[in-house]
Amino acid sequence: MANHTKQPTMMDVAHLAGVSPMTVSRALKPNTSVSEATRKKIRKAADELGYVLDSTAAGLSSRRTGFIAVTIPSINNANFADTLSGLSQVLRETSLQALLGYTDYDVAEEERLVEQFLRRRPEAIIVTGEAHTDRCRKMLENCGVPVVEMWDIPSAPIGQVVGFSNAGAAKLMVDHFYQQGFRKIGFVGGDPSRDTRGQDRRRGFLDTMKYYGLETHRMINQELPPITMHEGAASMKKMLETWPDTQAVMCVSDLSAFGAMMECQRQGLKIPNDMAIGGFGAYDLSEQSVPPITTIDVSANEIGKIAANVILDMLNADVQTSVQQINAIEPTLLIRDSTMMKPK
Amino acid sequence: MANHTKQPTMMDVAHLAGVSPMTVSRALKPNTSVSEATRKKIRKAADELGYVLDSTAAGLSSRRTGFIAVTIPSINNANFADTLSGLSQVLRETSLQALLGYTDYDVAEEERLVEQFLRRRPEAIIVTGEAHTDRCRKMLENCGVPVVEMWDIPSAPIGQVVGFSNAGAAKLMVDHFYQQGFRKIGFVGGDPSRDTRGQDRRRGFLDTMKYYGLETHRMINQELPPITMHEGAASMKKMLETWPDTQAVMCVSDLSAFGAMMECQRQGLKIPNDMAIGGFGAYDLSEQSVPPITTIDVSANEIGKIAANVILDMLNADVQTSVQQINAIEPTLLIRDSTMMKPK
DNA sequence: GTGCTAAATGATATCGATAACAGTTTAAAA
DNA sequence: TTTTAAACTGTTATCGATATCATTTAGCAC
Repeated sequence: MANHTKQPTMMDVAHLAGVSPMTVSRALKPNTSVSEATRKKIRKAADELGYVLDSTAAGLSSRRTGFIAVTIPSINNANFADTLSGLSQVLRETSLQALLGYTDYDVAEEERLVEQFLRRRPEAIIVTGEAHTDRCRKMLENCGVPVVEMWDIPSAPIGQVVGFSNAGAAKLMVDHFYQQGFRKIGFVGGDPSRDTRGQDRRRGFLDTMKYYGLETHRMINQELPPITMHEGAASMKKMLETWPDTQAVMCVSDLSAFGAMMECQRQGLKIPNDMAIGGFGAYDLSEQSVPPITTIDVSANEIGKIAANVILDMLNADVQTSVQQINAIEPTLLIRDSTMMKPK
Repeated sequence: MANHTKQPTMMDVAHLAGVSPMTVSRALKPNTSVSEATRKKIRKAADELGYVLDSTAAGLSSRRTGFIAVTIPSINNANFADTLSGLSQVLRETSLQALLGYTDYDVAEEERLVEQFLRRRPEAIIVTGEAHTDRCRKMLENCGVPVVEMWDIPSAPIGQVVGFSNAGAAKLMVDHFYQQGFRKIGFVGGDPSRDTRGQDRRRGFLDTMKYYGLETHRMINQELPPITMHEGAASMKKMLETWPDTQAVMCVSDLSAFGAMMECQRQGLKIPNDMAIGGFGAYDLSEQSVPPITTIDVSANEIGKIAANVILDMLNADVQTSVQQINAIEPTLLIRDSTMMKPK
C-alpha cells in the first residue's frame, strides 16, 4: 500500500467528490458556507485519498503562512524554554505556528537566522534581546510585519517590547544582600562582551553596590554564555582564592549559583553563614536544592504568553496601529535559605 | 523610510537589473551558471530594493521546502534539548531547517502536530518515540518522505530508527547496584500509561531484578511526565515511609534522582551509605551535584546528529532506497559517588 | 575564420492553493 | 405565490518562484 505516487491535490479531491476545487478549499476550513452534505462528501473523499492540504501553496495564495518566527539564544536554558512554552501555549489556540531558531548567543548567527526566517514570510517575528547586527536590525525594520523584542528593554526598540530591566532585577538582589547585613559581595557573570543580559545585570549590580558605598572589585568573568554549573563552581573557587573574605556572591544564573554552592559545600563552607549565594532565573533547581537558593523570578513563561498575545493583538489590529509599546515585567525576588543568615 | 508597500518580488529585481526573473533566480543561488558581472548587478539591485526571497513560492515551484519536521515530547528537558542541538548543528551546514514542535508527551497532540507539519511539505520528518495514534502512524507511513523515529527502538518501526533500548539501559543500572552489593532496590518512575520510555526503563528494571532473584515491590509511580525534581523528592519520601529498609533507588531521570537525593539530605541520610541513588540522562546536574550522581548516558546529542545524518543520506539517496535500518546507540553507565559505598 | 562545445540567458508552463466576484439555489418573509 | 436576502457553489485570475527547454553568446582548438 506504499504511496509511491504523487500526493493527491485539492483537484483530485474535488473530482472524486464531484465539486470544484474552491468548494473543497472552503469545506476544509471552519466557518465557511458549505452545506453539511457536501462538506461530509468532501471529507470522505479527502480521507479516501489521504489528502493533506499543502500550506505552501495556501500560503502563497492567501499571503498568510501562519508562521510566527521566534529566535532565542539557546534551547538548553530552562528560562527560554519556559518562555517558549508560554508562547506555544497561546499559539496553540490559534492557527499560528512558531518557527523556532537558536542563535547561540551570537548576533551573526541571529542575522543569518532572521534572514532565513523572513524568507518564510512569517506573519510576525519575535527576537530575544536588543543586540542585533546593523543588517539584522535593518531587515527587522523593513520586514513589514510586527516585530517583538523580548527579555530586554532595548534603548532603541524596533517594534513592541516584552521584557524587564536586567539591571533593576540585579538591584533587587543587592538590596536584599545589603538588608541581610552582607557587605563584601561578589559577582559571578559571563564574558560581558557577548551576553548583553548578563551585562545589564552586572551594571545593575555595580550601580547598586556603589549606591550603598560598597567595594565593587569582587568580580569574576567567566567564558561565553551560557554560564554552566561547572563554571559557577570554578568561579566560586577563584573567588575564594582571590578574596577569601567574601561574604556573599550574586550569580548571573541559578545554574552558576548552584555550581558555586556545590563548590562551597566541597570546601566545607556552610551556606549561608560562611557564604551567602544568590541566583537568577527561578529555576526548579534553586527551589529544590538544599539549601534552596535565593533567586530572581523574571516570569519567563509569562514573557512568552504576553509576547504571543501582543502579536495576536497586532495581527488583529490589522491596520498599522503598531504604536511602539513597552510591556514591562516586574521581576520579583524569591528569598530562600541561601541568603538568610541563621542565628548560631 | 518605512516600508508600507508590498515587499519587492523577483520580478522587480529583474526589471531593475535589466534581466529576466529566471536569471535573478539563478543568480541568488550558488553553483548556477550566471556570469559574475550579471550576478553582481543583480545582487546590487536586490540590495537596493531590500529584496528577500520568498521561500513559500520557491517551495511550491521546486517542490522542496527545506523543512525537516521534528517532534519532541518536551522542550523543557535537557536531553531532548541536546538532541535538538546535535540535529541543528548538522542541519546548519545544509540548506535545511528544522520545523520544531512539542507533543507534551501526548500522542494526540503528536497527531495534531504531525498533521500540521505534513501540510508544510517537509522533506523528512523525525518523531520521538514509538508511541503514535493509529491515524498518526498512517499519516507517517503515507507521507512519502523519509521518517525517522528516535529515542526508542520501536517494535514496529515506520522508517529508520536512531535510538537505544531503554530497558537495556535500565539493566546497566541494576547490574551496577547488584555488583555494589545492594539488594533492596527501589524504582521511581512516572505514570506507566503515558511515558513509554519510562515504561521501558521500568520493564528493564523489573526484568533484571527478577533475573537476580531480588524483590520488585519497591516501586513508586509518580504523575505524568516530565518527572520533576519535586516529584523525585516526594517519591523518595514515600519510599522511605513505605519501605524504610530500602538501600538503593533507581530514578527514571537525573532530575528526580536529584530531588530524591535532596530529600535524603533533608532527612539526614548519607548518600550513598544510607541510600544509594542512580539517575538517568547524564544531565550536568548529576555531575555537578554533591555527591555526583551515578547515571546513564544515552548520548542525546549524538542521537540528534545521527538522525540528521540519516536524513541527509536518505535525501541524497534520492531513489527510494529506504531500507529499514536500526541505528542503535549504546547507553553507558557513568559511575559516580552516589552509588559507591564508602568504607567506614 | 570556421566549427564546435559549454556557458549564459530567456520564454513558457507550471507548482497547489485562495481571493474576488459571479451565478445559483434555498428558505424565509410578504 | 412572489419577493428577497442569505447560503451555497463555481469561474477566473493570481500568489512568486522554478523546471524545462530553447536560444544566444562566448571560448577555444585547429
